[in-house]
This record gives sequence, structure tokens and C-alpha cells, in this order.
Amino acid sequence: MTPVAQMKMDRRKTFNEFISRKRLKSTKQRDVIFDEFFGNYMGRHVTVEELYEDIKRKYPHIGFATVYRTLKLFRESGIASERNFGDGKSRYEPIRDEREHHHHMICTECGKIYEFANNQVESCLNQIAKLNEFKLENHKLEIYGLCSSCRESR
Amino acid sequence: MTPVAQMKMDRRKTFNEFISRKRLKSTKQRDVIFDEFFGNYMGRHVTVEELYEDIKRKYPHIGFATVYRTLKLFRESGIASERNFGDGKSRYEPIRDEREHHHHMICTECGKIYEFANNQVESCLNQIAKLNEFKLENHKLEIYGLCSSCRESR
DNA sequence: TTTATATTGATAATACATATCAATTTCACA
DNA sequence: TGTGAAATTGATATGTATTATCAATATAAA
Repeated sequence: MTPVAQMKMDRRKTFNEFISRKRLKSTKQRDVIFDEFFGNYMGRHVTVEELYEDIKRKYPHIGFATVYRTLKLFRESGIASERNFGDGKSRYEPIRDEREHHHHMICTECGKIYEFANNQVESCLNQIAKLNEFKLENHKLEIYGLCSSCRESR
Repeated sequence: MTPVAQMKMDRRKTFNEFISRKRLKSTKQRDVIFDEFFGNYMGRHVTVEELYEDIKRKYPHIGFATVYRTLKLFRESGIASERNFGDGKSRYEPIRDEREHHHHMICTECGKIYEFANNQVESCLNQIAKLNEFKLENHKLEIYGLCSSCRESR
């Protein structure tokens, strides 16, 4: 099994456990949304609208509210994270590796999103939290600027 | 002159230069909003609504749209920064010291916002940007979690 | 002062997010 | 395998923050 397929299975398991722990129900719609999200949006940052439009083509009966609510469930269950890059839309991203937190560089010219991870930053943040007796639950780090190609064309 | 008064004067100068560079006009309304914002909201993170309500009490003729637009101008001119802590509202904060970037720890229980600055994090980010040939314009770092008092009461 | 241009403020329009609710589906339990 | 309580769905309405519109007004350059 490929690492990606393995990861997808792990998330599925986590989600199923979440469903039964919370006494929720598994439905065809949630299955479809899960498959689409974890099948086509790995490493991407999709808006609810985009995912809905995409799914609607194959499954016209699925409503916007369901996609919206299901993405919230993904976040609650810890298999997706919600991002906001300042354009007013919430974006969702499948979580690949829950151990390694990664961050984003956003080009203010072309809007392209680059990812990076950095251990030194992580340990700094843990220290800062500890120093302030703060129990770190989550953190977000975004760098805004010009990517190399947009720099050149200026 | 106190350091705070000095800072306020510096921001005023920056804003005036911005106004004349962009061929904009200085108005009574902008003066009022500047004074209120830099007089009462130092080190705070005010929403447009809050600032508007506050100003309306003393100057009932000033409209919401004007406060809204003026805060955008403050941001454009570099004397204020816009923040978003995930509650759907944009918050504005007067910039005290443009050399030292600071960040936020947000308690997910009580909503209180703590500030911190850290040189090591800053230099990490500069390195990361450099490595990726990215021209850093701005960056945001937020830590979400439980503050010490909310930890105890759990 | 005149005149071109920017600003104001009331309000309309937009956009994203969330709430509502009747019809339907799921699933625990008999 | 039915049955019924409870969750879910999807169409649509509502809420909320932001942005656009535009006539009246204020500003500042000539």
C-alpha cells in the first residue's frame, strides 16, 4: 500500500471513531465528501465553495450545507485543518502527518501558497507557551510576501 | 515628551506623508478617528464596530463607513495592522514599534489576547524566506490554547 | 474665489457563514 | 427483519461583516 493510501485509511479510521464516539451517523454523503476531499485535495487548501462545485458535478443531489457541515466535522475530528489567508474564505486542508505542523508562505502578487515546516520554530513556540504557562492547542504561522517569480517580474 | 506621545506624533507624520503622497485630503473625521484610535487603543485589538460605537458617542455625525475606510487607510499607510483571530471580525491595532514584530497568544476559553515577541522566531522566518527566494513583506503568528487561569479552572 | 477632485454618510448590495425545518435516512433494539 | 427515536439532509432563510453606490459636501490647488 502506498503511504498516501495508508494515510487516507488512518484518517478514515479516526473519522469513524469520532462518528461513533459522538453517536453520530455515517451517511453516503459523508463518504462521498471524504473520498473527494482526501482523494483530490491532498496538500491543497480548498474552499467550501470549490469542494461543493467539484462534488456537485458527480453527485448533483448533495447540498452545499452538507459539504459545509461535513468539513466542520472533519476539523472537529482532527483529520482536517481550517485556514484563513485573509481573502474572507475559510479553506480546508487534509492533515497528512499530525506530528509535523507545517506553515504557509502566501505570495501577495499571484496568491500561490507554499508550505514549509521548521523544527526550530516549533521548539521556540513550545518554549514560549511553557514560559507563559499556556497550554498550546494549536498555532498558525503565515508569511506574506513576493515569491521568486513575482519578484523578477517587477 | 513621553515615549507614547512621541510615537503618536511619529505615526501622525507618517500618515500625513501618506495622505499627501497619494494626493488624498485631510479631514476632520480622519483627525478624530486618528486621535481616538491612537489615544485609547494602544496595545489593544479593536473591531471596526467597537471603534465606531466609541466615536459615535462623542461625534454622532461620523458614519460607520468612514471609520471603516479610515482604518483601511491606517493599514495601507503602515501605522496600523489588521488582525483576524477567527471570530469573523477584523481587528485593528496601532503599530507601536515598526522594528519589533510581535505576535499573539489567544486563549480559546476566555478569548483573552496575550502578546509576545521573540527574536529567534523572527530570524528563523527571515532565513526561511531567504532560502525560498521569497521577499518577506509581513507575517502573522498566532498561538491558540488555554491561558494559565483557564487551565486551573478545568 | 473658482473649480476639480476627494470625502462623507446613508443605504444598498454582496459574500460568506450559519440557522431553520420538513422530509428522509440511519441504527439501536426488539 | 421491522420499528421508532434520533440524526442528517438539502432547500432556503437569516445573520453578520464587508464593500459598493451616489448625491451632497468639504478640501485644496490654481
